[in-house]
Amino acid sequence: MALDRIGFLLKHAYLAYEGLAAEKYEAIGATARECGVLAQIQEVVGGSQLELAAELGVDRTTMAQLLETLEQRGLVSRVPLSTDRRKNVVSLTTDGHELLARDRSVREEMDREFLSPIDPRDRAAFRTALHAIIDNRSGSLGTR
Amino acid sequence: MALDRIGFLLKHAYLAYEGLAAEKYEAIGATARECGVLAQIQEVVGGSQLELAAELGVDRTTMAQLLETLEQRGLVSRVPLSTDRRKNVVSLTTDGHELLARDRSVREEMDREFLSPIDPRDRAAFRTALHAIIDNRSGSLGTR
DNA sequence: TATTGTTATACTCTATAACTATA
DNA sequence: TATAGTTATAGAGTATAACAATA
Repeated sequence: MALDRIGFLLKHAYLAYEGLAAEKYEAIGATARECGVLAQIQEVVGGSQLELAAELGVDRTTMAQLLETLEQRGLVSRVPLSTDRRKNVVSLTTDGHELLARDRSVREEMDREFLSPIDPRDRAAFRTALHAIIDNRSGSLGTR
Repeated sequence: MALDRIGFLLKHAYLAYEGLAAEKYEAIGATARECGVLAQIQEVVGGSQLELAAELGVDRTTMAQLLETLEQRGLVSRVPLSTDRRKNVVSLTTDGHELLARDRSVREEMDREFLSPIDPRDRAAFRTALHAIIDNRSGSLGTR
């Protein structure tokens, strides 16, 4: 059966995630992806755009676009680094931190609902498997 | 950690799959996705384009485009159904069947390599989990 | 009128290339 | 010269809308 193919399953599982996330995140005025970016900014305080891009596995031009909209909405700030003014120090604003707090509860609800069809005993292994696949082929991350 | 988010994991696992598939499938002159379409055509002999689209979870216009290139390459045939000439009966040509045979070995190798970082005891559960997620939110399939 | 398929178009996501400024 | 960031552009992939043929 074509539908049993791993690629098909992964793609549609991801589409299922996106669909649910679009619903759940509508209430907080940001996408799950944007919240992921904010979370990474919080994680790596004082990181440059290029560092962020590498960590999130996107191109630096994509990063610039993402940050542009986040900055316009007052969620992040970009300040040139004094010791190397080519670099921007990216950090969360107060609003950014607040959004991230709301994100946490949305995400908890999302995860609960999204993972609910998986046997509880298999949920941890499911995450582990995804991690293993990504690590095994880390070329897919850090596009450059 | 932002990278622990389910959406991020699913997305990058899928990107990892796509990257590996692009390499492995290069040799047979078709993409993994195209082979999936061929497999579904073989599965549902005599299906219309609309039926195929629903099964594969794509739009009928996307289906038309996919079939267009497959037909041009002599892998599938589209013949109006005699009893309802609005519908096309889609089926595999000899070349289509041959490609599908080559696909099988490529896919076996792919799956082995792609799933290798997962604990062997967890591999079946991994597939099951993906199925469960998709079934649970079947709105993500059959776009319409 | 409704359905199937096609075509034209547009949107999203993402990357490549060219540019600016800094180093 | 090399690096960080920006901007313009282009390519996938996919969908919506309008259309033709058929029912």
